[in-house]
Amino acid sequence: MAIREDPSDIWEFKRPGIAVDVVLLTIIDGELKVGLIKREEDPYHGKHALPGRFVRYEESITDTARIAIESKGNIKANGIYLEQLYTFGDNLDRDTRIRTISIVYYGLVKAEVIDRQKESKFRWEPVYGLPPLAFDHADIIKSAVERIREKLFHTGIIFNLLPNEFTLSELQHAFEIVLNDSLDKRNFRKKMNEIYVLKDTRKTRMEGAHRPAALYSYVKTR
Amino acid sequence: MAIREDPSDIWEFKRPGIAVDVVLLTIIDGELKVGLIKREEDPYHGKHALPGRFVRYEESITDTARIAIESKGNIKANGIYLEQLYTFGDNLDRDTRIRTISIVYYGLVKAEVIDRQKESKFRWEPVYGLPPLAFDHADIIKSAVERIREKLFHTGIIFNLLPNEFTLSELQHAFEIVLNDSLDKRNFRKKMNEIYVLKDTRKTRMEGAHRPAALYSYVKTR
DNA sequence: ACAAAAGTGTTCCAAATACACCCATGA
DNA sequence: TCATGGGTGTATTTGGAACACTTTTGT
Repeated sequence: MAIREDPSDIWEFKRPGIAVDVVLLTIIDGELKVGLIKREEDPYHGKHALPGRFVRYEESITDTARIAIESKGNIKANGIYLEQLYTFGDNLDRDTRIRTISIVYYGLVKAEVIDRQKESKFRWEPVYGLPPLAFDHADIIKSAVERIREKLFHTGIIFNLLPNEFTLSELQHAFEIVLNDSLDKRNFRKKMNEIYVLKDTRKTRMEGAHRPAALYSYVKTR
Repeated sequence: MAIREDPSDIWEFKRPGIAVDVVLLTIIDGELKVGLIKREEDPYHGKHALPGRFVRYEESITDTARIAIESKGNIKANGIYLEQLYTFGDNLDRDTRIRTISIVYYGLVKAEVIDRQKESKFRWEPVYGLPPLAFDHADIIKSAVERIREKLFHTGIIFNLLPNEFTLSELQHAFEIVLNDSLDKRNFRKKMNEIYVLKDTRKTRMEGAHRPAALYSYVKTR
């Protein structure tokens, strides 16, 4: 795109491979989980790794990310919030077989849409208790979580982890799970009303021997 | 790197080109400037563009960025602060000739090290008054500036635009130039002492008919 | 003596934090 | 009636913003 060598030159030298890898996050059973694939080949045989895919010539990179999610994670990729994290291309030996540049995205998935088949190579593993990972994928997952934390109070990103209707306690728990820290209930509710417009659905959820909770839906970030 | 197709497959399909483009910024004559190259070919003949380079197989991507800077900008690239901004790979028609993915870096250059030869294809143009740019490079420059602004008060990034010894007024002007806004002198100095450790060099700079200013050097960010 | 930038503290306001009790329900 | 989570307001602290005068030098 910019001024550089004449593009016809590009056919003349050997080019690195380019792939998209995705840090898929969701909340299952009150835990933050990341979608990983158990490797069945070397290097890192038996370790877990982020799902990924090589970028095809005719494919935009977000398309590549979505196709990777659908084919590896067996999830319908529309309705997944996707954002670019970082591009890794400095360690020439990451993939020992071919020099590969990796564009990493993170994606937030509502628990409702995940396919909970057991026994697949694709598994949801706890972020705060990761299994042994291939390559530097543990660091990548950590930086994805940090990035999300930074955006939590400035954007409506959290609602990508919640059903369309939720109680304020569920909302607070989602924040706490992502932050891995507890929050004060009253201050939290005050802040929610400051940063978001939430619609009271006039419905309630009754579960357990206690007062029913009001159900809200997300309208917009102020 | 991650689980994806067998890497041997990668030789089987046509791959996009991959390049690094660099938003080089410096302060010259009290103005924020970006290093651009005037295109002498289509598309965008006569427009300005970011310097860039295709990534070679054996080159890390920061190496690619540094080589692009040295060869296009005629600047010694060591001592330039470089950080990755974003990777653009969704618009399949950015470069009309070949599908190219562009990894964009931004770099901060001390004015002292730039080569001020006139008449070169490489020129320093004012960020707040850009000439007509090729592709979407105007947007890219804006987002680089935004990114730097976000980091200004949390990191020591600003010192990459200043000589090793500087007065507090120079420091404030650098902030103001990057922010494109003015700051209160007393609050500014208070904050500098909160976020940085600055060393008083015990030297002063006398220039003009007024009290000489103390010279400081940057030690670290608190 | 005056012009010009260097240097220095206090007051005010807004935002974040800490904190405790009543409510509605099922068992 | 008791156990459980739902729901609400005020006082305190902290950090950011506004603001004006004295100092040191050269001319």
